[in-house]
Amino acid sequence: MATTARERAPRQDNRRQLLLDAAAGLICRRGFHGTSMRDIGRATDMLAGSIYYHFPSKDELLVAIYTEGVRRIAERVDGAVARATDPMKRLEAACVAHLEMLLTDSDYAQVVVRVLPEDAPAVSARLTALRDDYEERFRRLIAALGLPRARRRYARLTLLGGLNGAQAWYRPGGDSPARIARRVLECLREPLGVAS
Amino acid sequence: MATTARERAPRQDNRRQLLLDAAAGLICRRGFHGTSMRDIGRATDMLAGSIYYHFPSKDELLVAIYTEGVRRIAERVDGAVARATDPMKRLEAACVAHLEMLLTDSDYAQVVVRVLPEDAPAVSARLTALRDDYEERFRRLIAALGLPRARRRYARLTLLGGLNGAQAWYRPGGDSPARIARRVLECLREPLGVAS
DNA sequence: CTTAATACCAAACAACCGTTTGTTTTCTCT
DNA sequence: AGAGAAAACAAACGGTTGTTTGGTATTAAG
Repeated sequence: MATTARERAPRQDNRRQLLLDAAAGLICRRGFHGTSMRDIGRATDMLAGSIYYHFPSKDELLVAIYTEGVRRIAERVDGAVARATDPMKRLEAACVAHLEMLLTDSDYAQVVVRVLPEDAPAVSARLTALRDDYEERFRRLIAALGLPRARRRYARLTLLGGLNGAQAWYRPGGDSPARIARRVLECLREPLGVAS
Repeated sequence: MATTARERAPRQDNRRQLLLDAAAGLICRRGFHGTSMRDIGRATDMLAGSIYYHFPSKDELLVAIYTEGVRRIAERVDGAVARATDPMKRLEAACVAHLEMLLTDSDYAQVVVRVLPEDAPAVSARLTALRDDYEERFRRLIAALGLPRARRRYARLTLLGGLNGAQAWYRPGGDSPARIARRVLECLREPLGVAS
């Protein structure tokens, strides 16, 4: 039946992507509540109301950014991990990829770490699920190290806490994200309290 | 000169402290932008406008909470540290005190960690200075461990990142704050990657 | 008892919020 | 070229925001 319900192709200059980019850029710097729909409109030469053609609400826009953020950082981390076989090398590759995305390469990834799910109560459960999905990778990478079960959980939480904490103090002039990642991981590998 | 400029004693039932407590409680749970002056008013049985008798602006109210938060957590940490002499025991005491305040004992301390200085641009420099003031304690505690200079900085940042990250996942039912603190610190003491 | 500062209330302010509505332009497909 | 969907505009909606203003009990000091 060629007669029924043919889909019409969307236009070429679709601005949905531009919208997402601009929103991610603003939200990762000023926070979710610190960014208004009119701010996003101004950054894309649109009116605030026009955004609602692409997204049903501000909360759903955030979900879209979160989803894309997790997709991008996960893709990069997976690619980096696949290039190594030694469990520790794989974890290191993951840390480097994670922090490069988080500090310089992706506003989307920054949103995922900076914006707390509680900031959008109506969709907080979905945001949390997306986060968990991503962190699962680190759970597996750490499990492969062969640590005793009891230590794995805290190793993961401390590592991710240490890495993500860099978002608060990182400034472009100093150590590179890759170097920071390796140094944080080093903190968990070289025992504290031993002089030299 | 008893004639000039005698100070008048403030009234007894001063509600400034009640105001600070309520605001800290709300802001630590819903964030700075997520808490309105009317929310704070409702929690203290005042009108929003009345708050301006005690604080000149919402931003200055945040500064007051931050200041009090740093004062309280610093006091507790200093007290705990003073009871030990071994450098590592002193650091452990600091971590435990820090996390107890952050997770259960002080809404003020929670505000200091949760609310980013950028959330209130007009006073962000002062908020950052207050944070730095506090973290200086950890710089000194770690310096006393006798680590090589190059490693001290990242040891501090990783430790604080790991501890503060607990705010995102801590739930009252599980491990106690003190236990979490010791386990995070343990991650930096027992080398990763060694099986058993 | 008067005076004056304290500590609030009541009401409004202008600006901004996320969102909706009706209309118009722009593009794709036939 | 014409039809119709896609994607935008223009304008407003009701509500909330931080803040200001003017008035008013309360209370301590002279």
